[in-house]
Amino acid sequence: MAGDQHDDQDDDQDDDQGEHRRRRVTLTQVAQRAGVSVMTASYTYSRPERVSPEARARVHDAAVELDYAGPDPRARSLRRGSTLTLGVVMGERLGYAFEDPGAVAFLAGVADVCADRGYGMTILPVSGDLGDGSRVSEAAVDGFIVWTTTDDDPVLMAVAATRRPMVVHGGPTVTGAHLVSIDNHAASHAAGAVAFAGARRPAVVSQPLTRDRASGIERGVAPSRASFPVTRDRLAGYAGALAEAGFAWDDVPVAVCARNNVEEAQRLAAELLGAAEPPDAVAAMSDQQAIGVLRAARAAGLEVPGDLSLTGFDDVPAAADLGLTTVAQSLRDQGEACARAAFGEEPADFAAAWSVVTRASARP
Amino acid sequence: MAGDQHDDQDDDQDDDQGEHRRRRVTLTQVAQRAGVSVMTASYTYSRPERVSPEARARVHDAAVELDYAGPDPRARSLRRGSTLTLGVVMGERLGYAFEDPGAVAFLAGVADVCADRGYGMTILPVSGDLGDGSRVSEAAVDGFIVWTTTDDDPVLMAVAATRRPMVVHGGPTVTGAHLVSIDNHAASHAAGAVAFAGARRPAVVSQPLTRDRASGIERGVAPSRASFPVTRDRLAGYAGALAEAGFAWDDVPVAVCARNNVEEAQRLAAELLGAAEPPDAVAAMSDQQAIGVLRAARAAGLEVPGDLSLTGFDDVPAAADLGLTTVAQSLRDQGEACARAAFGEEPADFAAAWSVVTRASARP
DNA sequence: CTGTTAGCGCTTTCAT
DNA sequence: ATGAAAGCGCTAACAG
Repeated sequence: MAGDQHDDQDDDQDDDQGEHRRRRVTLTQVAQRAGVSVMTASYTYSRPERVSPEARARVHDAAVELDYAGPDPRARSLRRGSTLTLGVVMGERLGYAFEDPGAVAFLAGVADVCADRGYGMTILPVSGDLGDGSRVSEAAVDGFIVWTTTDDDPVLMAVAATRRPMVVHGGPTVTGAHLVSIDNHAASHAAGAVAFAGARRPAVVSQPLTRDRASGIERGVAPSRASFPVTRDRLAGYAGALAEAGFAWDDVPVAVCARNNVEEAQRLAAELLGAAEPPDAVAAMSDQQAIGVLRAARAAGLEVPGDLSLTGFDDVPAAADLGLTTVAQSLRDQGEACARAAFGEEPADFAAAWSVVTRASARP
Repeated sequence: MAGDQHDDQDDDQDDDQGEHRRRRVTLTQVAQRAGVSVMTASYTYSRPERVSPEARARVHDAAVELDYAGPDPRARSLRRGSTLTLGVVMGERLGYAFEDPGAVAFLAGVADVCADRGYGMTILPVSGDLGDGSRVSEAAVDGFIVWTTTDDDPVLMAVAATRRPMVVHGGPTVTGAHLVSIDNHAASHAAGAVAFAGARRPAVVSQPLTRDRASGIERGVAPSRASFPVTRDRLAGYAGALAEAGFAWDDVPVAVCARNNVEEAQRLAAELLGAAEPPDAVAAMSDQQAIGVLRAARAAGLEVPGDLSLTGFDDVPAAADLGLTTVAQSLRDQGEACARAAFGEEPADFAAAWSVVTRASARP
């Protein structure tokens, strides 16, 4: 059995001592060098127990001698039909996404479920330009999780077109995709009821309305103008609470922020509070924004809640430190649920998974 | 030209109206249906301009009719030899990683560079058990970035064995891999000099020493015991500063935390401060830990810096809010640098890219 | 336990 | 502008 080298039928492998021309070493070459079949070499990596110790050793030796880098994951995933990776589409400059503690908590939830199953998690860049679609469909992932976006986001179509499992967080609803979200309308209605109790001049600090992320202070912002379903629902919730408190929505100033961060909310809140008739109650769509309002209030020498009643949204860790009355929801649990759903489990219903946490920032 | 159905040579495609047996639609089928060659169909997706408008339209129509999901990214990446994805190995339960603002800033830097180049970023799960290695080598990524780990982490070997571009952040140094890190020894020496100025009973709050993440308070922790190079260097830096200030390192209590978070540092700091001879100066290895110490001090009714001089590390945003004297470094820039290095650029030298930011938490 | 065969789905030649 | 052939590197499915 030793020395069966009848003839060199495959002459295209003439790089015997060609150390200068480094090409990718393949399993075939390793097998050849080890004097075993390709399958034995393959099994040595994928199911070592199916290979005799001797053969295994020879394959390993050959691999070391040839400096073989191990089975190519691309070829493997093509053959096996799975990439062991889940994709998360963050429809925002990623730098911003990572500055949002809510988004980070969500990612942590996704990541943990992925890790438990030996899956990786690919964060997919979506810059807003054309080409996002193709970048998404070219992503080698087994399923997609889409972070809150607008009704008209073309990326949704691109993801849906891949026919792979798809889970949307927050919204919009996409046929064929799971949705994981609390009932934002109900939650913000409840928060608004707290924020605006006893108010004389209410105001709202809002997340962006549309994908262009226009910002500014305006009155009478019809909720339907928002193409982010989450924003739309929250605006509608606040509007409902205000109506119940006897206010005309069209008179209420809404500060629309381009990004969900402290700085911009602070800037717009300062503008709001510097106006002729400054608000005495503000409902903010996130804790980040509420923190910005808090800073603006402090800078303006206003007492919270004495001069200004304030609520946030999400209940991030900082909210407790700052005594922020807010809507508690677990973005982390929702991240986990999204990942599970992407893996084929039926997701739990998060509609009612929220509560108003009363602390010190809203007037009792 | 209509109706060229000579003969059914390929009988394995007998699912003409088989709506019940859904299989993956391939480009070949689309081409067949469109009445063009596979290549025309392929070009329609990859280089549309090379295909006549008519052919393009026919292919698109066929794709819609067949509900074709687009070219399979796995096959594509096998053929093209690139996955358009970078892998980031976080050697910690991912949930923890995302709770660390420093790690998050780092990821944001990586993510932004990836996004600029149309690359995705895959977070690779490393749970600490065996099988991490294979999970890493199975990852379909074009290069790896490894977040601070220990000298003996087997994942390093696994990554190096892939022969793909590899960049390590923090440490350890791996031959063939780039290293992006500040000079932790120098930085912590400088921070220690500030923290321990005029101290009578100094102490250190440390990140974990080894991969087992044992925690507890101990004296005379030899820096060489730490297999995390970053921890080792920082311990050595503090030890150096203490020696200069006339202290015997072996007398100095070191609170070693299992994780880099506020809670554990707070717990150990409370223990430290509750001892018979509580420290009056603490150097912490991260701002998260310093915040924990700050809380413990407050709970113990101690003034900072009056009763307790304190320094942190990293200069996260919260550090400024809390008036923490700390070592400033841009983890975000370092993340960007790691990504660039993974893409083949020669990385900038970050050795001196730090500075001590003097605020109110350390005695002047 | 080992080997042979036959592709996974696509795209790079190089013709036509 | 289009097409035919030849694999990318690997592994299921079966023989031996």
